[in-house]
Order: sequence, then structure tokens, then C-alpha cells
Amino acid sequence: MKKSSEEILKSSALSLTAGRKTILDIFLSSPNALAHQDIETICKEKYDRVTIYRTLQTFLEKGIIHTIPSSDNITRYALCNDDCIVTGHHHDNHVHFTCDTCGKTICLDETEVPSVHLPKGFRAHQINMIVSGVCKSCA
Amino acid sequence: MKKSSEEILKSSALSLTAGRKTILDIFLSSPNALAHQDIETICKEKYDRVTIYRTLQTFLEKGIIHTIPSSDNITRYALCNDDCIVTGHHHDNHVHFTCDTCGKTICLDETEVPSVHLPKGFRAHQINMIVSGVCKSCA
DNA sequence: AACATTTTGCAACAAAGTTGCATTCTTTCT
DNA sequence: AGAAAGAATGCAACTTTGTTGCAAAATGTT
Repeated sequence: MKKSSEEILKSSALSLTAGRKTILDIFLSSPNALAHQDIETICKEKYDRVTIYRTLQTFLEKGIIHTIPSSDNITRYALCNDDCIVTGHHHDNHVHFTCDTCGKTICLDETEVPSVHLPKGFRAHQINMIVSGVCKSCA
Repeated sequence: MKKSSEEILKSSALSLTAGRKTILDIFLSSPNALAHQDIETICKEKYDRVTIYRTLQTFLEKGIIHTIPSSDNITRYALCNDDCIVTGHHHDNHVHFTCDTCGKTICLDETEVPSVHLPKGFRAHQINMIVSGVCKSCA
């Protein structure tokens, strides 16, 4: 059961402003990860660039969204699932999939991150997996 | 047995210029991945920013270096091992490790990338794994 | 050594992200 | 409900990062 944007903001102790609600709703209704640019395109008429930057920053700090590692130098954000938010320290052991055809990036929440055997002396804290290829819709 | 910068440039059919050699030597002597900024800091007195950008771009195209996905929006580059270069199409199924303490990123060439079970309809082409935690030196 | 071809540096530009400050909006308290 | 305190927003200016065109310099080829 998905929380509403109001509920999420309230439970993160954030004041409920029109901008935050709008941006959060965009995430809630988007199946794929979003870059700053995507959000700016959607609501640049209504909100300032700087506001979007600051809102994303705030959401990150509160663990509402997380960043997805990528090689193309574009920071993409996606909603965290409840597990991330509830637990005290935040870990996003997600598998992310980037489609080479449509360019979209999605979180494969259901897919379990396999464990890696690291060399001696290394301790893993967070594991990120980015798989690229052809997605379901583009197959 | 490590190739010299001259050998690498020659086998990639690149003309041997002082700039390329310098930058390649920086990679050869660095145990960790480097961002454009790192290289600029080392040799900004000698080479122009633009030259560094173009050199990195050239190395990428020739498969001499590869980019490492990251969440922090900084493109980092590392040398490819010979396997990457030899095979026709280049795939960097590496495990990369970023240390939360010293901030350095290294390629774990020895570590095998585990296979993932993707949802139905998804086809994987390249798999990247980024592990963060505490590295050997900082343990 | 002289030619054709690449590479480099410079300047100018474009895009991405940050900071300070005054104004406006939320929330809280009575 | 209204006022005060605190937080968020918009604007302007700025920094950083990356790109492009072009003339000058360096490379390698004969």
C-alpha cells in the first residue's frame, strides 16, 4: 500500500509545501528514475531551478529518495521503498536496470542483490548493481 | 606483465604525444580510479583542460580506460585490463569498490561479478557492481 | 626536409550546480 | 483566528563542468 505524498512528508518531519508535494507526486507516479532535468522540464514554469535542487537534496537527506549510480554522469533519483526509510541507517542494496533502447532506469525492487566475495580486508557496507540491456517494454 | 604507455598508445593506433603519454602514465601509476579533476590537478600547468577532456574521450573510445558508475555524479576512469582491450566489443563487467573512509575507488579485477536473476522479459547486456564500505588500507 | 594529418591551446560558450539574501509561505502558540 | 517564529522559495550572481570552432603547433609519413 503506497503512502501519499502528504503522509511521506509528514512522517519525515518536513513542512508541507506545494513544491515538495508536486515533486514527490511526480516520483510517486513515475515508473522510472528521474534526473533533475526531468523534473525541471515538468515543472519549470511553477518552480525555480534552485528550489528543485534544494528539494531533491532534502528528500535525499531524509531518505525519501536515493541516487542511482550511473556512468553517464547524470544523477538519477528514485523513491526508496518503505524498508529503506524505516530502518535507521539507510542502505539501498538495489538492483537497477537501465535500458539501452529507451534509456529509462528502473529499480528492480523484487530482484535480490547477489552477495559478492570480496578480497581479504574489504568490508562491504552497501552494494549497488547496475544492469544494462533491453527492458521488458523494449524487448 | 604491464605494458608501457608507449606500447598501449601504439597498439591503439594513437599518435604518441607528450600529453597522452603523461596522462596514461598517471593512470598506470595510480592504484585507484581517477576523475577528470584529479588529472587536471596533476597536470594543469602543462596541459589545457580541453586537452585532458579530449584525451580521456579518446582513451575511452579506444577502450584503454573505462568509466565507473557512481552515485556522486563524478565520472571516474580506470585502466582496462588486457581482456577488455583484446575482445572486439568492450564490456566492463567489473566489481568496483569505493571506500567510505578514504574516498578512493578501485577496480577489483580478481573479483567475479555474480550473476543476477532478472525478472521475465529483461535481457542483461552489461553488469556493473559498485560496492562501498571500508577498504583494505582503511580497515 | 616537406607534406598531409592530428593534436593542442585559446576563446567563447553552454550546461549544471551552489550560495546569499530578501520575500513569502508554514507552522506553532496563544 | 491572528501574530510571531521559523522554514522554504525566488532571484541574482557566481562557480564548476563540459563542449565547440578555429588557428597554431606537433606528429608521422614519404
